[in-house]
Amino acid sequence: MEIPVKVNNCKDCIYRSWAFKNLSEEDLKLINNKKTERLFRKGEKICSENEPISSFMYLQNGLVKLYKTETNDKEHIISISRPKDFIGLLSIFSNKTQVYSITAIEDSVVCFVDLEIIKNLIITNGIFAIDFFEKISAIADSVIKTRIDINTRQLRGRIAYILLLFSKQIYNSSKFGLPISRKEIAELIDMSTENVIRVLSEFRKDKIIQIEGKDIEILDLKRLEKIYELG
Amino acid sequence: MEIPVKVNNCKDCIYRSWAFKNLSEEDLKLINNKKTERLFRKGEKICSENEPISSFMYLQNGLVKLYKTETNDKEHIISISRPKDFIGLLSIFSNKTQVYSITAIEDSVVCFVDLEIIKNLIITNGIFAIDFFEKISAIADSVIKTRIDINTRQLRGRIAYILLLFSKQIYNSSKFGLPISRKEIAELIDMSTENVIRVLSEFRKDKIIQIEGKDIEILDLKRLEKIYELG
DNA sequence: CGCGGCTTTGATGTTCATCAAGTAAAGTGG
DNA sequence: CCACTTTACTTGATGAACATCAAAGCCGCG
Repeated sequence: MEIPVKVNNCKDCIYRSWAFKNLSEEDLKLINNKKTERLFRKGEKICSENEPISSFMYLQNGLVKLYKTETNDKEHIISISRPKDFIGLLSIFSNKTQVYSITAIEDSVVCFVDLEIIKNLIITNGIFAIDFFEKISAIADSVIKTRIDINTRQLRGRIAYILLLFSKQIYNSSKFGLPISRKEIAELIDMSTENVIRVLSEFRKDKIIQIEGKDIEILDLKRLEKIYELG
Repeated sequence: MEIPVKVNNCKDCIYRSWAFKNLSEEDLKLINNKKTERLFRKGEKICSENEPISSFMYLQNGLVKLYKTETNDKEHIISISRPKDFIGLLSIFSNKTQVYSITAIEDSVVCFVDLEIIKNLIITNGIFAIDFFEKISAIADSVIKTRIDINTRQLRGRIAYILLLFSKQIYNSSKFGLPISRKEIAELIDMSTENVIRVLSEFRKDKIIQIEGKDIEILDLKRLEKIYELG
């Protein structure tokens, strides 16, 4: 498996498109000195609930899940973050400790930037502050929207949602390998594992999708979209 | 009914505790010149989905609901905002238009501050930027937390949640008048109106609460909290 | 090879929305 | 102010949607 490239200078970082686009060379150097990049293998835990927050975490590459552990050692997945997402939602401003746990669901490279540097940049560089908030607001907004989207639908609509999510927003292809297990899908869209499987099988029988283990191909996009829309 | 007092100078605003605490006299004057306060009667609409965002809205007094209108003219309530809340979530940064509609569920005073002024303050006053983001992050974080709280519980737990919310977080009393209808409760916690009523009646029969129309008294807090915890 | 976790299907029961029908309360126009 | 209409509230009955339980096949891994 290909190991994502380690970038050594923020200035040349191909993932910089983000909120960091308007930073001066000087500011970038500041960040560069206080950042660490790290590769996390699929399944590796990136951070845990309740541990102190000291870094801003930026996902360069890969795919991670944000989740909470319930009392009865069940997990509840809040969202899946994609490259160029700031992973960790808004907790960095409103909390001293992590609210969610984060685990890589594909090999991922996370860039950790010292939180104080970011806060200082917000204070000293107003344009950055605005760029930055636009971006993290959009992420939080989309999490809220998604949660509502999921919870106002019934099972078939939820499965359609998740298939469309992976196909359109993450892999840009009608054919892709599911990065998460059926159980994790269940934890993400609030249903039982058995019913995830049942609905997937149903879609297969109806020739809407083709399944082979984790490999999925969407055969009838129109119908899938209709199921999603109707809920 | 008492009409909330109109404040004419931000400097003396008793609701200023918020993110505005660290503003200089000068900055406050800036805001003061570009703000409007308005009283909304119970039931009055404050803003609608899709209308352009031009103001930052701060709730001085009262209680408002944030909701989305579904295609089938059903409403889905996202959250209830209390005094000192910034009402409108994060859309001001990530959207050009309102994502949610907002309606007063009690007589409410909303302070509208020109959005450009706020953005300018963020750019020019770093400390304010941090204060401001801490606050709005906390609000968005809590909306996310609440949505999960609600959706991982079943009906009895959801009703317990909403009763505890009103009692502890809004009215600070075991006795209070529900500001919203049974139907609205249903729209807020994703269940049918009939079942809201059924569960409330059940709680009444079990002597956990006392109901008289919209007036509710919590008789057995311990038991209610247990129902909430168990889901 | 055998163990545990993931996947799958069927059977069963619970939770919940929906339908129906009636009462109470709150607006509304004459 | 009263008849009228509409909206909110309430209860019971029914069925649909869904979780849970049970059992068996599959796969990777030590």
